[in-house]
Amino acid sequence: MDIRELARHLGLSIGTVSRALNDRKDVSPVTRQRVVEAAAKHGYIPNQSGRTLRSGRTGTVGFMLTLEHDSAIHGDPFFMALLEGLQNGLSERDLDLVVLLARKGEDALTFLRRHVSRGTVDGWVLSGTQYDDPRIPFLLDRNIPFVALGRSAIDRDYAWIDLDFEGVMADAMTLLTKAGHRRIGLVAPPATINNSHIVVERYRYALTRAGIPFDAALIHHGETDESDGEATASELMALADRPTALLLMGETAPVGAYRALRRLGLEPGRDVAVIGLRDNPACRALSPDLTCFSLELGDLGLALARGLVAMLPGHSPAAGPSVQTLWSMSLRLGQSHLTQDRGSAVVPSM
Amino acid sequence: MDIRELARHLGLSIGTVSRALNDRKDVSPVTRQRVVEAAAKHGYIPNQSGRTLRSGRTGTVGFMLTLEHDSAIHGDPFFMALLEGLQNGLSERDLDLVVLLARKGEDALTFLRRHVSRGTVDGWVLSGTQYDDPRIPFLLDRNIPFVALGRSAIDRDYAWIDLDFEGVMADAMTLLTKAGHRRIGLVAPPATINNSHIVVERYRYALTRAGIPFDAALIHHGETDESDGEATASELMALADRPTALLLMGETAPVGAYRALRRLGLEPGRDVAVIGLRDNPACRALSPDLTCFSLELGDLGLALARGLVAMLPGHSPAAGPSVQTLWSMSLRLGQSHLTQDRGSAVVPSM
DNA sequence: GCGACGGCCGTAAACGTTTACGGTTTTCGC
DNA sequence: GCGAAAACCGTAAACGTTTACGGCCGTCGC
Repeated sequence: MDIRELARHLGLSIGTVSRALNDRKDVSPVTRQRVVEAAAKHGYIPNQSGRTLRSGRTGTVGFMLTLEHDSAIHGDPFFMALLEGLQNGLSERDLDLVVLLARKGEDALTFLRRHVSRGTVDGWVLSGTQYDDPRIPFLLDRNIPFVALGRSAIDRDYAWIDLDFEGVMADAMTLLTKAGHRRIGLVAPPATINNSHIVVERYRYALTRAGIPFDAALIHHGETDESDGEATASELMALADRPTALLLMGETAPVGAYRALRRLGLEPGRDVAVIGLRDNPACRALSPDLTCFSLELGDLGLALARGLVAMLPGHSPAAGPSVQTLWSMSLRLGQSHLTQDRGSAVVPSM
Repeated sequence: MDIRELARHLGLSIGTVSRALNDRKDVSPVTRQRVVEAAAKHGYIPNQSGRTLRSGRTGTVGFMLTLEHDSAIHGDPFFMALLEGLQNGLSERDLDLVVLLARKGEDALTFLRRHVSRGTVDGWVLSGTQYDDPRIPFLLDRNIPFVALGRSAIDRDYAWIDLDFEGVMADAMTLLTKAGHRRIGLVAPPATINNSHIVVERYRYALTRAGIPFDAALIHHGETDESDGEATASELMALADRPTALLLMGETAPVGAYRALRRLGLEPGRDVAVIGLRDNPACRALSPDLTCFSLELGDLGLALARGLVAMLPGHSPAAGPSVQTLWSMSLRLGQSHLTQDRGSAVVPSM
């Protein structure tokens, strides 16, 4: 079903049909009505290639899925909720989300370059943001609309929404220090992940404020999956002056940590305090309940979509300042942050 | 960077440049070489819309993500591995994977219809296959290449790969019956999911073979998330003649089941045998280790991709029979399938 | 009643590619 | 050396849209 064929059926020119379907001026209401009805009746849907070729717009937004460098979002089982929120936000403006993966061994930048010059999408949602992420200047220089899920250390103006790990760390650290902990182990992803950087920085800051000396041996960077969480926890617990609390940034790291502790005859939430920085279903299975921080990924997706849509040409009134938001996460108290022998201040005033 | 511009740089016609880049005959090796080098040097990458508009091929394959009807795959944290495998398989033929989501409230069929007439992709990977899935006849009638992840009850010839729940159920049931269990609770998704259908059917078959009477009260259809797993397990345990073993099909259902059992003062793997039909990270967090069935999702993705690629025009030697594969899963023994008082045959010969 | 203007519509030129079709040159057998 | 065939390349017509432009009416102010 062509636009030509549809026009023929209507006794109109294809130009008029196109204008009618695209809600332009220069077409009478009655004609528009006729066209829309005929299109629906014949099941006409414009071919995207023709459309894109002429107008330069694809009507889609790309979500770049990087598999290698896991971030706080990727591999997350709640991931679907994020995508759903994104699609919902984009649907408001008749856009579609397409999730794209890099090819095997393909660099993130060449992946982006490829899709940009192919003209796959109108804008991008970046995730897995690195500490110094080359994708950001790349897109900025070509002024291609994008919003980053996660900040980078790049000192230029761009749109981002990031999880508020500053706030999370502040909460977590007061929770622990007020409970009397002075040796707090920290497990975080590689420092190339920007949030890992931030978490460590806030960790040190909180220690300073609490008057607790910093010990580099208590920090471990690495993969944050289950087995690594287990290994790391064992390692930290093997220290001469071992930590009384563990702060874990990975997805399934707490699962491994529980396992490691129990192997050493230590019970989480009694002998050692454990706090996860990010909620996730795997952790829901833990007993005692893991104290961690959670967020509404659906809403986050919606916010990302709206932030991006505002940058797309023809969609916004004017180019206001880019959205730059710290997305706050809420503390969900379980029992794992408790310890038996530290007495009174187990539930601090926050 | 145009193909026109590139041709001008080379002193060739655009036709020749196009042929050179598309590896056609009718172009001398030396010219081809020159063109390829010049393209690389200038960073020329063909515009996809122009290409698609003319040739009708997009070079992409769509993965349809249905959020509403959760299947055994969706919401799976290992999901990424599947996508990665798919992309890897497609990369072998220079294709790209695009993951598409239905819009809010959009029917699966209208979603498909929309993308098909827009010409978004060359072929489809369907998942979340329903017992009677309208997408399959839709695509068959328009002979659009696709491969379904999961069978449907539709009696036509098409390509599919499905998890071998027949095999899984056979293994699980012999494991339990040989250990002496005669009342086995079953938790499965709604019967509209094809695999749920199959599981129930095999459940009855296994009972018959073992000479155990069937009791409909032991089967529960519903959502298979954590809270539902918990509710269902409680319900089953409240039966007058309560089950001594639980078979759970959902993702996080075992997590809820553990919780429910413990609330009743029953310990999984001691008082009640628990088996999960499908591995998943949330279950890895369980203690005692959950006995369940696992698979390599990356390989599955690869197989799907290859099956689909063979159907794409110009890619295969000839249209052989469609791939129809039962993907076997391997039993991973934990301790949860054991029970204390049933004595000897805890590890059956299999 | 006349000019100007605005509402509506048709015309045709793009957008960037692929590919059927010829045309030129080279190769090759004799 | 000659004809035919093969190898190579240029030409131009698509593919399905959007959109600038211009033309035709009818309306309105005077």
